[in-house]
Amino acid sequence: MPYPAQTDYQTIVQTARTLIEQEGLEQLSLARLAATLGIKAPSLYGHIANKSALLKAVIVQTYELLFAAYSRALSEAGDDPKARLLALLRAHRAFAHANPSTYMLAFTTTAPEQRMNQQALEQLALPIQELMAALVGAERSLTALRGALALVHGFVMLELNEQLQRGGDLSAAFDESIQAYLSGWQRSA
Amino acid sequence: MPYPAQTDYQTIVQTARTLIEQEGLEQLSLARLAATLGIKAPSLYGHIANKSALLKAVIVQTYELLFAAYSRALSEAGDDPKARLLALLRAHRAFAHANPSTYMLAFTTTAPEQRMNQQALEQLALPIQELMAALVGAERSLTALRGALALVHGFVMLELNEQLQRGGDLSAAFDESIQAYLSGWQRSA
DNA sequence: GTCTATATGCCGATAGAC
DNA sequence: GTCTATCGGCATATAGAC
Repeated sequence: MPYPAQTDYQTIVQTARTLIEQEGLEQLSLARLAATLGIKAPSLYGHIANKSALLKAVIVQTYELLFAAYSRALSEAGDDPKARLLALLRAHRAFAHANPSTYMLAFTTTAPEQRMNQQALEQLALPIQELMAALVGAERSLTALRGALALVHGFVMLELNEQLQRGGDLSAAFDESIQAYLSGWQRSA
Repeated sequence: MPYPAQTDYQTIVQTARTLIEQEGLEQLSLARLAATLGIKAPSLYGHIANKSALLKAVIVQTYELLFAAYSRALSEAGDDPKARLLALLRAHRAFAHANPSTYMLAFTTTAPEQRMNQQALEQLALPIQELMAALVGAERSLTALRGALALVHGFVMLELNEQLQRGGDLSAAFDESIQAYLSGWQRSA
């Protein structure tokens, strides 16, 4: 048995994800990735088209993982729509904290070929929008959804870039901001 | 007169800013920048320490420009605190739209040596926090500020990455989300 | 499926002359 | 202040053998 390797696509994508989280996106090179897998860089091209396609695969996986985190949070939440929504947004923040580098990669892509399409975005946001509809009415659910996504995403991005550190409980600030936002929508019903 | 050049530090930083906005951050190389200035790449090192320091200078300038945009918006706004705050946050969004690449650079820096210090961040946010204090009380102004920054920054980031495009008026959605957030804070006074 | 060997290209940065 | 020359490094990618 000349070559013991058994590298498959899933392993490559998963290893790339791990490397990005461990060392940062800018440190990921195909040579580094190959070395981690125990193979040489050129061997990767038997599995992936190029680096850009690999990153796209990592991004797709990130969406799937986030969606799964949503589902898990919903299954553990109660029946109250507001409580369910809060659980969802907390899960979003927790996911970003647990996967900072790939989260930022997935949501701040510049290259067009790595960007997720509109359908994927809508599918991800669907659970949030449904709860929003229950809270503020279907007509305003799209706008309310956008603000909620902005609030959560912005909070997380500022946190990940250490631009919100000034003492105090950030988790509490997160909750309170969301509560204010939601009650503001419910007030103007 | 052997060498006609008159490249000074300010010109270099400004040109780098322009190039980043025109071609994207990842396209900026010292060779490219030098060519735009009409000189050779090594000549840049007579003015800047290295590329990282140059990017830091662009980031510092971005903060200054954003702060100036704040001041301009405030000087044109009326007396009502809520109206002044809305003008401020609109100015923030307009600035991000006008300077997308350098805005993202300034607020999503990974390298520690390029990150703005806490003081600069607080100075930038001070006008917003003061208005927040007038609206929701001083004790809650820090938390309210954080949520407002998150909402605005998140909205803008999603827009710049084309993750909010699903029809409808985004400017209206921005305004309505902010209004909801603010009235939510005022409600629970 | 993996290897070695190699090509090409760009990049940041330095040395030393004018 | 700018130049030419050059270094070392890294990264993507291909060719061809095992």
